[in-house]
Amino acid sequence: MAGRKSAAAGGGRTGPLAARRRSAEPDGILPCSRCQVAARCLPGSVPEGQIVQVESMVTQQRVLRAGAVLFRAGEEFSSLFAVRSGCLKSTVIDVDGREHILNFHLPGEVLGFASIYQRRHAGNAIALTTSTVCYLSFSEVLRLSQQFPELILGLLRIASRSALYTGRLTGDHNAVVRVAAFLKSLSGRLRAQGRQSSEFSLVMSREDIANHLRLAPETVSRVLTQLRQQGVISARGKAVRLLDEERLQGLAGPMLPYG
Amino acid sequence: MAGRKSAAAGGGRTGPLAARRRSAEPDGILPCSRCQVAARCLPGSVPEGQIVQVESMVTQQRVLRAGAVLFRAGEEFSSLFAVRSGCLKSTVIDVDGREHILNFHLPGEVLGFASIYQRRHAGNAIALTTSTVCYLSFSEVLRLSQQFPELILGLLRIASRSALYTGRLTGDHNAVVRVAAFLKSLSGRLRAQGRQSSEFSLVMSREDIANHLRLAPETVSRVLTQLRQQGVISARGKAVRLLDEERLQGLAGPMLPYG
DNA sequence: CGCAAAGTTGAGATAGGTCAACTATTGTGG
DNA sequence: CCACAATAGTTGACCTATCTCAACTTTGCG
Repeated sequence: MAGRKSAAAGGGRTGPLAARRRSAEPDGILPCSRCQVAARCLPGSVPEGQIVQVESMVTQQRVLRAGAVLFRAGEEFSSLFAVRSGCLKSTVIDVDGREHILNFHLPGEVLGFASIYQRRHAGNAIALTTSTVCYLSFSEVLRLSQQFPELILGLLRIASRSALYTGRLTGDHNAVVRVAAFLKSLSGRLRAQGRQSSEFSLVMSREDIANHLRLAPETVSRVLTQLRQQGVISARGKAVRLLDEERLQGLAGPMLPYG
Repeated sequence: MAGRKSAAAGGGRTGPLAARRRSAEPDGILPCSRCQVAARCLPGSVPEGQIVQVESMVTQQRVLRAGAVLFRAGEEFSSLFAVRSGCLKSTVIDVDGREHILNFHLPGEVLGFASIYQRRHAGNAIALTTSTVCYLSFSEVLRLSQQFPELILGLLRIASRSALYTGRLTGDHNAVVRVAAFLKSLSGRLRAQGRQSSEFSLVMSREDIANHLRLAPETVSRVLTQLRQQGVISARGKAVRLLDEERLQGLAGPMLPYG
């Protein structure tokens, strides 16, 4: 269980970024209001008729290419981020300089909560594939929370869920259980977004998966091979298909929140 | 790393030591004036002059004896809890029925956040020693958040901190690092409350510590022994003294939030 | 096409778990 | 108040899941 270097975190290319626009903008300009952050990322947190107003928390939208850094440890925290497309990983940094991947973020999910406490980013967030994110101005989020009580609940629920997820995933489990639970979690989250959930692409590298699950990359490989041999999944490279979800469920233990 | 039963969560013994109660309050329920929750648990989150109003979120106050259950998994979630005195542990339940101790809660800390997501308790909370807790009506908390913007921030910060803590503590560390970090964390939190921080009592059992740190109780024992032999701490039973904080720091890695 | 990076597989090393015996606390009833 | 029972903690010996190191294969990219 002693550490391995696992630090490395994709280089910092800054992809071309979409226009930055202010909240109070004329009707014609849609880029940000089309984000539908409220509807997609905070379901049920905002009364129907007022979703549009809530979009004002979106200050900009940005496209990141694989490996691009959304934020770095130590930078000032001023926004949460909603993923519109693609996939990102968010990490916390361990003083040895090692980073631990707290979570992977799929479309419809919000990241950045771990940075609220210290008012600056506690880790890095990096795009794993070409991704689009909306910047949610945190001060605006707070201001809007005044108007829309349910927004507060929505935010707290997200924060609560991620705490719960982290607490459970890192639990007292062996490698097979962790990998199985991870696959289940991904599948469930894809389904929640209305996507194909039994066949998908593991955008993250084996090393990232290993880091997240606190395993050695070799162990992840071995477990995947084992699951494949048992006919539970089929996996060739990044492509994964869940063949026997029943059994995967059994291996993973109960469904976790988050997926 | 395979699991061990570790289920046991100190049953809800209601021992006969009820004798010494200050005023005749049935069920240990006390009047809730002067909890000073805002000042103690949410420092800086509420403007000076309005602290009193915020106290309205405290619906009751209750004394729990060691082993008493504050809430159980599955129960409806309607309050957060602020610890006034004593110490509690809060857990999440793993479908095998095993529970994982997410955290220990010292005076001045708030627990219950992990239950927000599912609107019912995801685990148990149990007093480790005689403790006093304030019930913070969650609906009232939400209502007050409308009035006091900074309260929202305070809540989100607490939620953020605990996510961060969990993410880091369960990290890629060996047994010595985990135990050292745990002791450091406790010490720091005691100091934050203005208490003796280099000499304190480990109210929780070795088994609880082990569960929290994802180690076997025997391993915790061995590590404590090792630290004692190296002169880093002195530990006899529950009494612990930090002899060489410098070195403990070195073993533990950097200071964690929460600690 | 060929190199670099990512992934797989094998063999051996080890941290920490398990089982078990023993000791120290704590609580209990006579 | 003491002896004893029950519980909690410590220590030792051994075992196993996972890590480490290393060779090899596949994939991706210029």
